Amino acid sequence: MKFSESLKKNHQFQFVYKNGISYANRYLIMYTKENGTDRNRIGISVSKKVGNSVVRHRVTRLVRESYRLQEAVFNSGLDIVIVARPSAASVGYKEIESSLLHLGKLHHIIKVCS
RNA sequence: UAAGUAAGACAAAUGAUCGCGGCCGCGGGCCUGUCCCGCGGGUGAGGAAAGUCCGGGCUUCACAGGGCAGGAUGCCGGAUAACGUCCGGUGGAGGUGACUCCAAGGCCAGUGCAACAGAAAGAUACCGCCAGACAGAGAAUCUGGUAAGGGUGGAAAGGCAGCUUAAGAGACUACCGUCCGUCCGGUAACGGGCGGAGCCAUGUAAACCCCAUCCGAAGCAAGACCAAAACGAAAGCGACAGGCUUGCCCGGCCUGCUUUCAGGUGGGUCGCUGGACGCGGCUGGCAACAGCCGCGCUAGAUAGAUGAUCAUUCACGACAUAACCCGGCUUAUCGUUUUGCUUACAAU
Repeated sequence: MKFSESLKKNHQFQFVYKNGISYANRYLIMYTKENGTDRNRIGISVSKKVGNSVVRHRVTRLVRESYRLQEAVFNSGLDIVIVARPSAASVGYKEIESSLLHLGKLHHIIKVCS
């Protein structure tokens, strides 16, 4: 991804959980925290409650693809953690993408289009 | 044609755009690293990748030899690196059949358990039958004989028929079964023949146990290497910086800098995929499998790569995502399809 890297270590996730702010909707939960750089770092978490390995991989890919295609509209300099909820297992790409943009608006991190 | 049975094969397809992990090539960048960026090519999950139930390779540790404990397996022969797997047999069970299924050693080594029912469960007479006390006969009572019949039970002491008998009973006889001996066939499990014993005694070993065979432990987060840091050791360096030891000097100690060694955290590299490999053919073998020849190279990530959108077609897409690698087992699964065989029906 052009403007972003991924969160890798558990302590990075824990830092965002403790210090960030969160909003949730039906399918996803989003935590954000400014990281002091000019790039975004994104982490996706899908627990075993969501489903088996195949389902978890599919949800992860849908969230990553949604973010990749909508990357340009997000503000920079943020650590973002997206947690999938169990209801996300049964929906398609369109629902995940609209859900992601909805959470972005709640966080006020969507760039205002001129 | 229908139903069945056995052994396999496949696991939606095609195109376009965007995107991701390895690999190769080219170009560019600078901090010249086997780094970063771009472009192109090629490649990228399964039949079970799953459960982690067995077995082996590999790695580290341990190890003179033997025994005990513990665990696993359990008809016979073979295959194999090995197995609890596979193949071929034997015995038993099911099916008209093709075929399928089987924890299939030992309760005369010892110990334990067997509810309820039933008269009685290592023994037994409740009903019944018969004889006697018993008389002309019957009933009742008592004594004795009896396991043919009844009833209970998973199981009642070989089965069935006959002979005998007061009534009965392997007490006796034939056949079948069992056990023992012997002969023949078979590598063996076992099968068959002949002769003998009237058959002294339940079930359970997926109860403890006995017998035979096998088993060192932990696992790729194994392990090997490179190495910031922190904590250390040694040597050297100012004609001598600071502090302590004294009032001063020498000497000693601590701090400083450099080098070497040790150390092994953050991190990195390897292990990491060419292998008991796949496909085809020939040879040996009933087969599992083995040998030889030819061709092929087919993921290697490290928070973890296969997705999204659009279009077309159809049977409208199940179960399920490698994580060191193999051989099996078990379980899940929308469906499509091939071949052999069996039974029934029809036609010739």
